[in-house]
Amino acid sequence: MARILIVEDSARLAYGLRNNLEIDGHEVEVAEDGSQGLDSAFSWRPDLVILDLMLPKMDGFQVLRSLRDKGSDVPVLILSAKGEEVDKVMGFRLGADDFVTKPFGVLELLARVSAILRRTRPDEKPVQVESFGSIEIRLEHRLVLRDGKEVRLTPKEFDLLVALVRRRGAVATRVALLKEVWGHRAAVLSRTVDTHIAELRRKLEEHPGEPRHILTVHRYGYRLRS
Amino acid sequence: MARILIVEDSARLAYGLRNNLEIDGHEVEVAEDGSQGLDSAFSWRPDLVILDLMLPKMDGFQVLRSLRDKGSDVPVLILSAKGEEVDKVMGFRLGADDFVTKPFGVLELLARVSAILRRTRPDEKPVQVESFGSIEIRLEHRLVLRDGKEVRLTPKEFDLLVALVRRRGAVATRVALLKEVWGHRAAVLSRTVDTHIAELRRKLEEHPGEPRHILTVHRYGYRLRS
DNA sequence: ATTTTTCTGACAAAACTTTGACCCGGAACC
DNA sequence: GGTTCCGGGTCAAAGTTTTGTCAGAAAAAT
Repeated sequence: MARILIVEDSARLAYGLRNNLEIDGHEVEVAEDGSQGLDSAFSWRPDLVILDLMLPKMDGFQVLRSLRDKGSDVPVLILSAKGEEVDKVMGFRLGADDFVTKPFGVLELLARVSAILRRTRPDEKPVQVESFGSIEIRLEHRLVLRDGKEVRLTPKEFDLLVALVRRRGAVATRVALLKEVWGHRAAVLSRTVDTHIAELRRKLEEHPGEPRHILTVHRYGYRLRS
Repeated sequence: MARILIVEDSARLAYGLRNNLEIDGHEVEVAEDGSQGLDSAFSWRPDLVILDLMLPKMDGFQVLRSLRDKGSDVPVLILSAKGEEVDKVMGFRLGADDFVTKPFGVLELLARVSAILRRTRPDEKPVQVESFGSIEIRLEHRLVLRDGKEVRLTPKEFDLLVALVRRRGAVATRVALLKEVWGHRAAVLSRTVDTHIAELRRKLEEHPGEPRHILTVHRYGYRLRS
C-alpha cells in the first residue's frame, strides 16, 4: 500500500508498530535515530514518516525542521510522550500532519495513518484486472477486452467468467458454478451452464470448437487455463 | 484564507471557535444541526468542516456518512466529548481527517486546522473541468458544453452526470446513483434514474439511440465511457 | 399563476436466460 | 475393435427480466 518510515529509538515500540503496519499491507522501514531517519527519508522516499520526538542526539523537532528545510514534503506523524499543547503547536508549525501522544491505541494510530495517506496519496486505485491469453477482464467496469477490443458479455456470462477466473487452473464443478453465479438452487438438470460456457467460448476463444482456455473436464465441470 | 463550516449545537463553543478561526483569517459559517450542516456543506462548499459528534437529531457520524455518500470529499475534523478509541476509529473509517477530544486547547485545534488545510488546499485549485468526447463539464459553474456550445441541463441531470463522471469507466449502479444524487436510502422501483439518463443521452449523445458514452450495463446500471 | 422540472407507472421493446430435443464423442465395458 | 452409455455441445424457440419511452401528474421554481 504505502511506504512508511518509522523513526524511533525504542526497538520494542518500533517492532510493534512495524508489525501492525505491515499487517495493514504497508512497507515499513525503521530508523533508530534522527540522522539515520533523515537519510532514509531522502534515499528511500517513504510516503509517510512516523517520528518520535524523543530521540538520541537530534530530537524529533530538529529532524522535522531539517526535513522541511531540505525540501521534503513527506507527511509526518509525530509520536510523543509529552502531550503539552506547546509541543503540539510547535510540531504542527514545523509542518507535521498529525500528533499522537503516548500511550496511544494502536487502532487509533493505524486509523490516523490511513487518514493521512488517503489525503496525501490520491493514487487512483489500480483497476483490478484479470487476464489470460489475449483476454483482459476489468472487474469494476464489468468489461472484457479481447486483443484490446471490447467484447460484449451478458451479465450471466460475465459472472460465469469471473467465477472461472477465480478458480484459475482448478476445476470448477457445475454445482460450484451454479452456486456462485446462480446462487443456491443446485437443482438444474438442463443445459444452462453449458449454454453459457458455449457462448463464452464463442466470444472469447479463437477456435470455439477446440478451446484453449475454457476447457471441459469430463464429468466434473470446467477449468480455465491461462 | 479558507472557508470553514462549524457544525456544532453549543452556541457558546461555536462562537468561541468562530472567533478564533476568524482571527486566523478564515471565513466561518456555523450550522446548528446535522441537516443544516449538510445543506451548508453542499451549498456553501467550505474547505473544511469542523463537526461535533453530539448533535440533536442526526449525530455527527450520520452527517459524515451522508456527506461522503453524496460524494463530498471535503476534509472533516471531528470534535467529540467521547475519546473512546472505537469512536475515533469509526470516525476515521467514515473518512474523517482528524479527531479532537474535548476539552481541547484552542491553539492545538487551530494548528490542526492549519495542518489539514495545508495538505488539502494546494493553493489555487485549478479550474475543475471534466470532459469526455466533445463534452466539457465545468464543475464550479455547473455548466456543460457540447462542442463548445452550452447545453442546458436541469439540476438533477447535472448532478447525475457528475455522479457518472466521478466513476468514469466503472459501473454506477442505480442504487449508488440514487444515493448520491437523490439521497434516498432504499432502492426505487420506478424509472426515475432511467428517465434522467435518457434525457442526458438526448442532450449529450450524437445518436441517443446508440449512445457512445453513457452506456447501459444490463442488470447493474450505467457506465460512462470516455 | 405560469412555467419548468421531477417523478411515476404503463407499455413496448430489447436484452438476456432457460429449456429440451437432438447429436456427437469419449470412456468404459465387453 | 466394437458397442453402449452418459455427459457434453449445439441450437432455436419460449420464457423471463430489464430497460427505453412516453405522457400525465405532482412538485418546485419563477
